Amino acid sequence: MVSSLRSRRRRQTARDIQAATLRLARRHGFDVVTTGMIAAEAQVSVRTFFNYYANKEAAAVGETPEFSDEAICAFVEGTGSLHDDLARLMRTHLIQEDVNRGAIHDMIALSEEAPRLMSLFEDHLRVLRSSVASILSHRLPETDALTLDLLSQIVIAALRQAVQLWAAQDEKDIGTCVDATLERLTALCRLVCETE
Amino acid sequence: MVSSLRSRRRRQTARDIQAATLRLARRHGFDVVTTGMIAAEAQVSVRTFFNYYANKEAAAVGETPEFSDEAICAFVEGTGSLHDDLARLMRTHLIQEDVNRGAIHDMIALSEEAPRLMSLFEDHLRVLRSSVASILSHRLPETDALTLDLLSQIVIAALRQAVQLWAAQDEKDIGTCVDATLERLTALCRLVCETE
DNA sequence: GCAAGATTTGCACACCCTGCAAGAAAAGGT
DNA sequence: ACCTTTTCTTGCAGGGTGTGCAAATCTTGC
Repeated sequence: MVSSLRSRRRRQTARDIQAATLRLARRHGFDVVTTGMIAAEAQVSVRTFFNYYANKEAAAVGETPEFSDEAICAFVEGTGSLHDDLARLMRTHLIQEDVNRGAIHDMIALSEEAPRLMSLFEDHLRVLRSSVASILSHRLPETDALTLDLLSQIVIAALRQAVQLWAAQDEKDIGTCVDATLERLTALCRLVCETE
Repeated sequence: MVSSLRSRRRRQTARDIQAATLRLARRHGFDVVTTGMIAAEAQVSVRTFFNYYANKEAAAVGETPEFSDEAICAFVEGTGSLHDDLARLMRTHLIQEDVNRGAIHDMIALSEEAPRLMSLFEDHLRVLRSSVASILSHRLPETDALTLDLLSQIVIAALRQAVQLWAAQDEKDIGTCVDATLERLTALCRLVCETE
């Protein structure tokens, strides 16, 4: 077996450190918190903290959840409309247990105070973007690379908006957020086409 | 007079430090370079370095060029198609002397080695995005905020692609890059509309 | 059990970044 | 030209950051 206990512990420690970071940041303010405080709160040594995250910003943002292999296959081999299959891809991604609504909510709230956090959140989205670009090139093999690059950015823009709405807890259901955002996106495309 | 000599010197020093940073990074690799090395190369003290930039990444990326007031007015009050007016906005922005093609080229090249640089470049684009969102809300007063948010992200995506193409020196003219990218964008919108 | 490999930890050390205060330089008024 | 105000530069002190290394501890596969 490929180290079940070990990998579970690793992920748990990563989550513990992230939770400790967000807890301290909520309590004292992000800038005041030091790696030493986080390590103490998470009950690990400072050195271990740095084995998990490169810095406290990364600890606040947490690990990057990637698309699952199943979700990718479902999209690439999907037969529905682009709109519907994208909606399904986003939904299945955001339902993953790795995507922690509370943590995202705290992180976005903190990023008002510490813009560096937003940068790291964007880094996560950039990782997802390269996934999306690769997936799209399989789904739309006829399309040239630069157009796919633009499309992948647009898809990630929609994902970002859906996540932000969802994390803000204005909408309880992630599916609703995804659908509403994609609806806005298609309306926008219609607008652009009409005004041309 | 509002300190002409002083502000010119300030901008010159900022540029000197950026140039020193990029020169050293090209020569030795970005990670190896320290703020002390940069300060020595730019012939200022380390403390002065930190008066200009928060860290070496920021020094490599340089200061954020914003849209000029004239360009903003021209767009808001523009009477042409959205496409054409956007193209003009991007062109006049990228023609500014603050936007240094060589520096952008070096910075993007270095960001292969140091992903943190790309984050800061994205930060610049995020600043521009909030400008774009505000400008668009004047141009399209009927549109709701979330749709404008999406649109501003799409506009910035196009700007990013145009800048990257231009900085890569595959295309000599920034206008050509902007036009080609916007053309791809409208084609994409048509594609989305048709497949719905 | 036991050997191989992974994880935690302390320690040392260089680097990062900031507050402070003194001194140099420029701006503006007289 | 002189003086005042404002801005910029610099050194220094000091705490926070992040990494290499090696020893100790724990898991895993056999």
